[in-house]
Amino acid sequence: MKFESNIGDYLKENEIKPSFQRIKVFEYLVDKMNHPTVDMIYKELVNDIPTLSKTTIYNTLKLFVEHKIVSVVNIEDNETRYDADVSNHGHFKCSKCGKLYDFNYENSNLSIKNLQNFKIEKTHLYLNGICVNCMD
Amino acid sequence: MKFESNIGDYLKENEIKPSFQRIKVFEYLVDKMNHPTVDMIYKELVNDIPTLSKTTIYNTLKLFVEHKIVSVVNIEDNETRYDADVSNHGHFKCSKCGKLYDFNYENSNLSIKNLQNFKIEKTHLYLNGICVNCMD
DNA sequence: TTTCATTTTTGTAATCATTACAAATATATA
DNA sequence: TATATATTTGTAATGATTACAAAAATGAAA
Ligand SMILES: [Mn+2]
Ligand SMILES: [Mn+2]
Ligand SMILES: [Zn+2]
Ligand SMILES: [Zn+2]
Repeated sequence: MKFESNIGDYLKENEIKPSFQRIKVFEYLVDKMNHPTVDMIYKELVNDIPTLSKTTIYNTLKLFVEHKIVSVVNIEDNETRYDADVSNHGHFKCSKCGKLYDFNYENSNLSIKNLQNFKIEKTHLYLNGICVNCMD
Repeated sequence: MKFESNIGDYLKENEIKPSFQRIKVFEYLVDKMNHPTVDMIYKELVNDIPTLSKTTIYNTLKLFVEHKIVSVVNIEDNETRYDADVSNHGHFKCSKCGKLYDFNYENSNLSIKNLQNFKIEKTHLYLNGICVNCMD
């Protein structure tokens, strides 16, 4: 996570005007680190911003993804999730408790055979199974 | 791909009654190997089976997935794709031509640091970039 | 073969996430 | 202040998927 300073500045550094709503959405992502859906973000923020529209959440996340400060996490069908951590990392989903874990991996370890001369731009690694807390 | 014999037998081996529609759907997956969406399967098969319902495609694929003879490929948002190859393999999507490539990789190479004592049941690896045919 | 239960398929309606779009509001500039 | 531009909002439209009940097919008694 290359986010250190305050959120407004971080957005500006990435050529995004830091509106109140945008700051709130990014703040949510950074604070919670929970790979939320649009709905999760909306339900939480509408408490602070009663006039908030779900369209704004969609617009904002789209903008963040375009400016590469947020990445899309596509794990299960029909639930797009978002992540303020845009570094190369994978996700583990526990099939018992449903929790999503981040983990690091080395791209170089993947050693693909069939893809000689392909230019790999991005890797997405998603694992599922049982997390350590759900083991007997 | 552990599919050798005829499709009806293969379905029976997996405790699925081989109805005409089910055979056709599985046949499509095996013949095309194109990771199709529900709609692609429907549009093709409705030529053979004019009374075919899209619901049947959904039902059938759900059944196949439950019986583990078909796996779900979730790459882009809002397009669930299906694969009759349930062996461990990854997918590469070319961002120029859009084609989806299969490739093999070794699970043992993954050796994740942060996930000690986690039980990994399934891995999903998806890469994107430029395929060899689209390179200058 | 007829009867009856069970399974499968079909068609339609409902749901849910996402997008399109235009009006309203806020912000920036002259 | 006046005006242009950017952002937010609300509503309607779209599209994939699911729910559900009726129709059709299948399979096993009788
Ligand atoms: Mn993450
Ligand atoms: Mn495949
Ligand atoms: Zn768990
Ligand atoms: Zn290509």
